[in-house]
Amino acid sequence: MVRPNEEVEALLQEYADLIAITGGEAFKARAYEKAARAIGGYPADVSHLDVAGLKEIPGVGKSIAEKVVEYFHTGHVTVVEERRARIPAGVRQLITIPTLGPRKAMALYQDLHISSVGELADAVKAEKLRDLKGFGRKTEENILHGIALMQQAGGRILMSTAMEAAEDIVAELSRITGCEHCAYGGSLRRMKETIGDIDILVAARRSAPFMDALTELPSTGEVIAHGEKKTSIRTVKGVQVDLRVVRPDAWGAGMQYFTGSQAHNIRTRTIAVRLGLKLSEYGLFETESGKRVASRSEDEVYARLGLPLIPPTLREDRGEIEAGLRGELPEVVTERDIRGDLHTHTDLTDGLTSLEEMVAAAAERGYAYYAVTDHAPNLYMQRMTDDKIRAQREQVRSLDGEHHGMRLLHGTELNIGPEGEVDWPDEFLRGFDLCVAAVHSHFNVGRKAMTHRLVHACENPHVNIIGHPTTRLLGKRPGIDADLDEVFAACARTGTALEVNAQPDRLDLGDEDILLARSHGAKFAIDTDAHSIPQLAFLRYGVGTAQRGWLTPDDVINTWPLRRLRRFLRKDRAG
DNA sequence: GCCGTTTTCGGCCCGACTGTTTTCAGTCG
Repeated sequence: MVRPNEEVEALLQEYADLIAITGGEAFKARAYEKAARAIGGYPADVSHLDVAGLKEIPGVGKSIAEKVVEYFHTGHVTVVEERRARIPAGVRQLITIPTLGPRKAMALYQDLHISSVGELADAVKAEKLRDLKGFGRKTEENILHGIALMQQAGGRILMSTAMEAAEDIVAELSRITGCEHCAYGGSLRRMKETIGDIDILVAARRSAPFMDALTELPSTGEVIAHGEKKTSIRTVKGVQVDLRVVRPDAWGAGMQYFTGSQAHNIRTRTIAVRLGLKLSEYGLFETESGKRVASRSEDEVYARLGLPLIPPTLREDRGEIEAGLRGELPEVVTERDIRGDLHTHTDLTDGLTSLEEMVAAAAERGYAYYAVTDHAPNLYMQRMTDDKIRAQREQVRSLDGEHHGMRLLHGTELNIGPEGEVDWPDEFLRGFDLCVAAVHSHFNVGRKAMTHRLVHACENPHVNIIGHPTTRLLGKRPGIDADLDEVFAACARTGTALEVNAQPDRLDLGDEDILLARSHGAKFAIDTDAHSIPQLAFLRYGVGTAQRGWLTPDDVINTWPLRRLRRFLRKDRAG
């Protein structure tokens, strides 16, 4: 993530909301929304760009480019200030309430002078909305319900949480007679780090049995909508699940549509329009005759649009359409490409499982190699000593090759101290096959010191992988403040890989940081940081995140044969 | 406001559901 880009994204999104609330200029609002997304996801820092540079970003034209420049020059944008003066901030807050959009928010403000969520709740209770056109008893209920939801949950859940729920529901629905296909789509299929709601698609001739089944699952807490084509529920845990049922011959078009992203679909539909076609969840049709030309599989739909099958994890309108049209779509890394895990723990430090058991479980996964990297002494609570790690090394050597010929690497997870120093001196580090190094404390040393700290760690000839590089915890702790361009460049220069940590609450680096790091020529390691056997399976979340960062097997050191990996791990050290 | 192999104007993805209407607007994804 690039902070200035996020600021601009928020600003443009706010302006789009304000335009939508004041009404009339729907396409203008949409243009600002699109530009906000484009800048938020742009890998380079936009605060360094001039108008010409900004206009290179798709969706950003002269007018928006000038506003961005004005923002970085003066700290504000005049037209945004003007809109803010007309619409109190609380009115914009209203549209975050589910079922309440810009039109209703404006009606509430104009007719009843409501400008905060609290005032709205009071007005509903005082029955003041009754006389408003377009508002009825049910609308009142929905508003109060929406406010309650907003206050308790506040939004998105981890990918892993959604995955477990989705796989359960898919298994249930797949058992129903007449089910030809059933799968999850949406942001979960795209493997976004957090998920707003779960989208499930079924292919069947009759929809009712599936719609009914969803509303009757034990995990279903509340039914939001129950129709012939679509049913929405909220689970007892508060996760919204949308189910759509399509005819079996529309399965591909349905999956294409419900996988998204919205931005990606806008692009595919626009391409369809240019070809004289119309794309919907029911298929690809000739506009003139209405004749269906593709729908059965995603392959077929994309092919008819002149595109290869685009992996779901790339469907974000971040260049995948253009790459596809040019035939230059990357062969993204898959779980099958991973030959070994390079960051794992045992019960010698804070893992839950013994070395023997972890190694046996890793071998079961079919790995060619596997690294054990317990914590080093400076993470004091783990009580590591020189003797303990030497004893572990002996144990690792004795198990090497004992399971299906899987090779073992003995490593450690070092702590990167406030100055970038690590736990052991060079001569001791020389005894390890590889070293992961990570920040575990002193998160607030300041941007400059944090940057220097990470660069210094990269320059250590024994540090091979920077573990969970931003140390973020999703929903709990933001990433560290450092000049990531400088850090990633240092990784590329020194032959230090960046980790894609697969722990579901980390996913660190995240997709956007991966894109940035890749542009610097850095290499990556997709690791689970497993502290138990089940956590070895977190790998898929790391692989999904790596795919979202457009990584190919060549970018990822733990897809390489052991010989090539060992050469990389030597960095530029003599011998 | 953005964009361009229908190119400087006139388009802009498209459909489902709900609630309030009595044929449709608003919201959502």
